[in-house]
Amino acid sequence: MAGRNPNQAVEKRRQILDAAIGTFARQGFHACRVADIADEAGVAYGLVYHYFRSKDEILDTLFLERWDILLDAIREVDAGDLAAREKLRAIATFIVESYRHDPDLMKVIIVEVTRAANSFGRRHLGKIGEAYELIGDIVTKAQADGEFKRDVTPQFAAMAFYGAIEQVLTGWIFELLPSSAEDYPQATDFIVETICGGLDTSVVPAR
Amino acid sequence: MAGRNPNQAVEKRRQILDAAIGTFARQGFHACRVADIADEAGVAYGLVYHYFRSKDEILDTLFLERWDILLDAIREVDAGDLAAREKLRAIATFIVESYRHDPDLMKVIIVEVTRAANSFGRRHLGKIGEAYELIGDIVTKAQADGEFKRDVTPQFAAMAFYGAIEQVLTGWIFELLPSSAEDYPQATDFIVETICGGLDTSVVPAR
DNA sequence: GTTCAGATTGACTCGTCAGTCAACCACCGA
DNA sequence: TCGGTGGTTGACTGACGAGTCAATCTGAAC
Repeated sequence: MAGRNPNQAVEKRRQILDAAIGTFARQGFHACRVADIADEAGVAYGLVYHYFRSKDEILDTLFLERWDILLDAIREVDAGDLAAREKLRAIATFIVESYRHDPDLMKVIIVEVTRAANSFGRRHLGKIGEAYELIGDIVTKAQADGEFKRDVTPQFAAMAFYGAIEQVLTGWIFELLPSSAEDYPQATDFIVETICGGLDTSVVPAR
Repeated sequence: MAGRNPNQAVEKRRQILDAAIGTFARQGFHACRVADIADEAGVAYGLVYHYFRSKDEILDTLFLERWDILLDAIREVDAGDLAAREKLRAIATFIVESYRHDPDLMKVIIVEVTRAANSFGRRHLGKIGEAYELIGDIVTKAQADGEFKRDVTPQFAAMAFYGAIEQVLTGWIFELLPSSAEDYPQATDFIVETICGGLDTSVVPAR
C-alpha cells in the first residue's frame, strides 16, 4: 500500500484529517492529543507526523480548505446580479448549509479558529477579514444603488451580518438553540429578515 | 502588612486579578503562565495559589464578576419602561462602554470565555445563556406590544443582536474595525439601527 | 528473487508548567 | 520582648504531551 500509488497517500492524509475533525470537535483542539487523532484514524502515532509537520498544521489545513471554499462562494454570489438582500440570503444559506452538511467541521472552524482569534486564529486574521470585506463590498454596492440606506457603514453592517450568523451557529453547536431540520432554513430567513428588514414593525411588507 | 488588616488581603487579591487581566489579554489564557501573572502583579509565584485554587479560578472570577454586572444591567433595563428599541440601545451602550472603559477585561471575557465555549466557556454556558434569554424576553414583550413584528423568533433575534455586538467588539479587539473615540457611540447606533431598523431603504423614518 | 524508496510503527526524549510545600517573615497582642 | 498567626517566598515535583527517530514493513520494478 506504499507510496507508488499517490492516491493512497492522499487517502491516508484525508483519513487523518477526518479523524482530526471528529477529535477536535469532540474534545477541542487543546484538550485533544495527537495520539487521539492517530487512534481515531486507526493509524500509528508517528504517521501523523509523516503527513503533517505539526498538530497546528492539521487545524490550519482544515480551516484553509474550508474557508477558501467560503470565500469563493461569496465572490461568486457577489458577481451575480441578485438584489443585495438575496445576495446576503445566498451567503447565509451557504454557511448554514455548510453547517448542516458537516457540523463537526464547522464547529472546529468556528470554535477553534474564527472565534479563537487570540490563540489560533491570529494566524488567519487576514483570511477571516477577507470574508468581512467581501460582504462589506456587497453592502457598499447596495447603498450606491439605493437598495440599502446609507446611515450604517458597510464595514459595520458586514460585521453585524456575519456576527449574527456565527452566533446562531454557535447556539446550535452548544445546543442553546433548537436545530431540527426545519430550523435551518428558518434561521436563515430570520437572520436575513432581521438584518435587512429590521425587527421594528414599521412599514416593511415582509418577505 | 499581614492578614490582620482584611483590606490588604483584598487588595493583594485584586492586584493579582488585575495583573491577570493584562496578562490574559496580551498573551491569551493558554499561552500565559502563572509565573507571568505573578511577575506582572509583583508577587511571588506561590502567592497566586494562596488567593486562588487554580489558574482556571482566576479566569472564572474575572468572568463571573463582570458578567453578573452585565446581567444586572440588562435586568434593570428590562424593568424600565423604555421602548424596546431604546432598551436594546441601552444594552448595546452598556456593553460598548464596558469595552471602552476596560478593553483588556472585555477582551479576556469575550475571547477566553464567551467565544471559547468549547474549552473554557463550557462551564459558563448557563450564565452566558441567561443574557440571551433576558434579551429574548425584551423582544418577546416588544412583539406582544406590536413594537416588533412577529416573524422572527425572540430567541433568534436575541442571538442576532448579541452576535452583532460581540462581532463588533471582536473587530475592535483585533483591529479589524476602527476604534477611535467617536467610533464607540456610532457603532452602538449602527448596531441598533441595523437590528431594529434593518439595512433596507424601506420607509423607516431613521433613528 | 532481490532491491529499494517510501510508508508505517511506537517507544522514547525533552521541554514545559500547574500546582505543592517547607521555610521565612511581618505584624499584633500579651 | 516574645509567641504565634497567617501572609509571602520560590525551588521543586510530577504529569503530560508534542515531536523525534531508528527500526520495520510493503509492494513496485526489474
